[in-house]
Amino acid sequence: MSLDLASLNGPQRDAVLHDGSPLVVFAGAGSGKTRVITFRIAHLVLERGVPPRNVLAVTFTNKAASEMRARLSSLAPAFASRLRVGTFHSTCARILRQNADVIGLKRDFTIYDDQDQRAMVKRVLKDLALDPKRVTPKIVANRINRAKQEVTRPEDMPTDDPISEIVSRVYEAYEERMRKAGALDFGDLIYRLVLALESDQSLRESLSNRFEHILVDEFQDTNHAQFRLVRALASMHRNLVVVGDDDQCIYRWRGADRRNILDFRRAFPEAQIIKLEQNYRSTKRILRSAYAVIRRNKDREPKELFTENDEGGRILVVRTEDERDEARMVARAVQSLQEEGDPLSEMVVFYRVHAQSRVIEETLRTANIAYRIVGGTRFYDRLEVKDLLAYLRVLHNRDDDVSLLRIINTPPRGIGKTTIGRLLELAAQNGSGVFAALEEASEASVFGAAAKKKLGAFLALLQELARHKRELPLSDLGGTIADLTGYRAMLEKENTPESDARLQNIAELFGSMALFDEELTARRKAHEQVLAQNLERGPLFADNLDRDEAALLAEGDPLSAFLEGVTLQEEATQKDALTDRLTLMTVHAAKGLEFPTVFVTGMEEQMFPFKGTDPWEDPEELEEERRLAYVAFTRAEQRLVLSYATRRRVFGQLKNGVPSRFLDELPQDDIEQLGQPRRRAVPAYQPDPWDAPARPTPSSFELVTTDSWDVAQRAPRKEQQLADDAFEGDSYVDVTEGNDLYMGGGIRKGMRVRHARFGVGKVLAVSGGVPPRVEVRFPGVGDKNIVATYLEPA
DNA sequence: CTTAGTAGGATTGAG
DNA sequence: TCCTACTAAG
Repeated sequence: MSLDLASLNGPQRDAVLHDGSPLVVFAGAGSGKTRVITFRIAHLVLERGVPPRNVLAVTFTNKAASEMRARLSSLAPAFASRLRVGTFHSTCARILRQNADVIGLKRDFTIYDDQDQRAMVKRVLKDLALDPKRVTPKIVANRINRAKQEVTRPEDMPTDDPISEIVSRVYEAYEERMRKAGALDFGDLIYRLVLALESDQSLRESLSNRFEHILVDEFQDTNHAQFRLVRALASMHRNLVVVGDDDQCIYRWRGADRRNILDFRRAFPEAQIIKLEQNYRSTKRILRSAYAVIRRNKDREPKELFTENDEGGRILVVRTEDERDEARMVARAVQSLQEEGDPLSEMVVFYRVHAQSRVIEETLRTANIAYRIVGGTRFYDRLEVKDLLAYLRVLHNRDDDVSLLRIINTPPRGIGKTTIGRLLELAAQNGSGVFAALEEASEASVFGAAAKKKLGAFLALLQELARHKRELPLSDLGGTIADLTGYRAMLEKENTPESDARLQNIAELFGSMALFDEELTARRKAHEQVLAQNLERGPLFADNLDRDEAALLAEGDPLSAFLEGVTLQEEATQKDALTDRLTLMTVHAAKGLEFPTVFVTGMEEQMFPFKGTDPWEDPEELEEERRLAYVAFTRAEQRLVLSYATRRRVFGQLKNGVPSRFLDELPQDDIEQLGQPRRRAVPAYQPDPWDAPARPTPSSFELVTTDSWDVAQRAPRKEQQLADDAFEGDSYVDVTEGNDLYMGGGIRKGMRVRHARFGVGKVLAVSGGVPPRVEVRFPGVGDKNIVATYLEPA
């Protein structure tokens, strides 16, 4: 059982064999990144005798983790199951549970997803009697998440402006509520462990001592908290290998910080760097085109992919009339490739935003082309699935208030707003959870007889379910809950196509519970066998197994194991690999994938690079769009088709489209244009925006004066007119530094606001966007309304 | 307490 | 345009 290192190229082999210092591997698209990671791990355990349980490999997605596990079990079958391979979140959840008492957490904490978190924030806002109009739950939740990404505690939050001040108070109260509910949000999983590791030396030593080797995949997407986590876990052995590609960092908006990989040596000065630049995926033309786009980014680690693959065919750049025409073009192209014998599974259609998918879907349906969409609403986010899971979660952790409140009147059982409000008050008075308040309800004078009866019945229902939970196997529990609570009956009675789909979804949920139960039982059995064998083989072998696994299998009840998996795992077990289908997805969803034929639609200015209602230009954002385009192009193996539409409906309005600047950047020899190339009346963008001078002052913001989407060809829109009139030649307005209304909040219709030049006015309308675009009437400015994006509340 | 109606908002989305 | 999330009437 030895590894075939000869199948690796030089740098790949260097990375696999590297020893003695931290290592950064810059792994370009299609350069064999996963191969390097898995070979390295296999090498560590097979050749260097590192105990598998002392190797930690961290990924971002479950998919990446299971792929890695699969490859490891063929490379090192005997060890694979004991290797620690997992996502950041699952790895942290596991460590937090195992060390719950030391860290000061409940061992059976519940994990709240974003929706649960939002609900909790909402409740806190209510508790603190804050106007949810002024500071929306969304803003606060975002700020809390950002704080946790940066490892900032509530007491360390800034309070310099009114909004920050409110946020810091809500954050603090939120943390307290979460503690009481025995719940952690996703951010907590990383953040709490970082706090614990950094403050508790003995915990840090014992954990970092255990992880002799640590490997992190997609390191360019780590946020600050994740960086600190990895640093702490590697503090003892410093055998840290991080793999990634700064050119493929497309999650800046989610906290990803490319500096983590670019400046890795700042934290680990002794680190070595290896670059994997040979690409095994794409044709030369595709690589040249992708490079032509990415090379214009400043501030990237210099590197260029090369390949021994063929030159390949030219990249097609197709002009279409509008989004329907574009969709038809794609459908026709797909069909003709199909006629040439290409299966649909070898083609993919990318778009920048989900909204583009609808028209494409419609067209594919009329053309009778089978397709599947990747992404969109996730199984465990579905209403009915969340409802039933909430029952399970309450049974597992009665303090889980968010889940309890979700099901207290679902299906409707006559417990309405007022009753729930009183129940919450009672809980607040007692400083207890909602469940405890429920138990006391029969004694409380605030409730009328009817309310008491209904609450009592609900409590009795929960108690009955708790009994079933103890007695029934997991496989039967779901169905029982759906029946006893009347949930199934509710859906059956509804009897609409939607309710049918919901019934199907809950059936699927029960199926996955049964499957989970089965697998757990099988694993337990297998584990017991190993245990018995090892005992027979003598004391030397008694310890030869994974203690964590052992603990989980011995003590964990199936329900808690299931719930953990569910919250941390997006996809349910649903696969229909049987029909050959065309794949549709956003470019973001495409990272890590490859297809022989790739269509990238919507290659227009404003679409790709995307530009929302945001009035200002952030050069960082353009760079991220460039990386996104780079990711899209480098998915293609053989054929790349780029299309743009000269007109497109956006939010119901027809807009004229200008070909994306990315198209202009492609090497002319490598592309072939189809359709009339459009004569451009107005240069719609800076020819060289990356060289454009910086904005006048960093703290100034542009007013929404123009809709730069093809200004010349349309009569100015109303608001544009207004703004033009009001400002002639004065397109900037200064804003107090640090006045952070930007996350969208603050300004609402009817509010009084102050403008640096026009004084105090009243908000007449707020139309979307971040920051929001507002129309204001200033008494001092005559009859005109002013459209602006940045104002101080008066 | 449910249902219909409407205002408001609108990238990208792992765990 | 289309979807969600809250408010007023059944």
